Amino acid sequence: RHRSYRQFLLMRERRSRVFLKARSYHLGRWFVTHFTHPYPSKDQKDTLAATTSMTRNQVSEWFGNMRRRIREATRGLGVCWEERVRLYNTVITGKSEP
Amino acid sequence: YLRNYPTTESMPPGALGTIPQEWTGTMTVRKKRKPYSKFQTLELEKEFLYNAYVSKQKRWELARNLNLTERQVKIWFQNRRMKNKKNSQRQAAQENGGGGTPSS
DNA sequence: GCATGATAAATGAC
DNA sequence: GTCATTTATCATGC
Repeated sequence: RHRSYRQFLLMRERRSRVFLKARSYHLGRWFVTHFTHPYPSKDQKDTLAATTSMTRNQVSEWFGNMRRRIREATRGLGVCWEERVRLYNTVITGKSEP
Repeated sequence: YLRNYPTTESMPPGALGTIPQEWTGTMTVRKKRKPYSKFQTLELEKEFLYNAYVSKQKRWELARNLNLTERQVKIWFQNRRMKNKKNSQRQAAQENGGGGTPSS
């Protein structure tokens, strides 16, 4: 019963778009304030997990996915994370840089 | 069990929250979906028929020939595999559940 | 005009 | 890399 209730809550969380958006934004803010090394330590992951109601593993997944997706999109372009983040959407949308 | 969680109030209005540039305060928009041309779709389908999984080399060639990005080719194959799977499942369900001719 | 299906694109998890 | 699911938009028929 605990498991199903937990599942229920997780599903409800997952269905809440507002929650997901705010959650990503919160993690993203951490990302951009640690451009020199956007790899949260174990403790930092726990802190982020606590403030977003995520598990540490989810936080790890999120950062892993984001770093990989940003890196792949801007492969051969940006030399640092700040530049890559800046270029990300222009690369995706195919628009030229402003 | 529900704990504190960040709210959208801390975000710029209308922000998606998941687009990297938004984190720096820059306003961005999600990429609009552009249907591919007949030629593009046909070429992709041709390659898909040959192999449902495209190699790096082929992906690069397709992207170049069809004026798409490698990312777009990758995503197209992903979506195409899902479509394929859904169709097969539907067909199988139809054969099993229907048990033969459904009408007349 | 608007329901509806098809399908790029995005996302979380593995 | 993938898959499963979701989101958003386009195209079509009514």
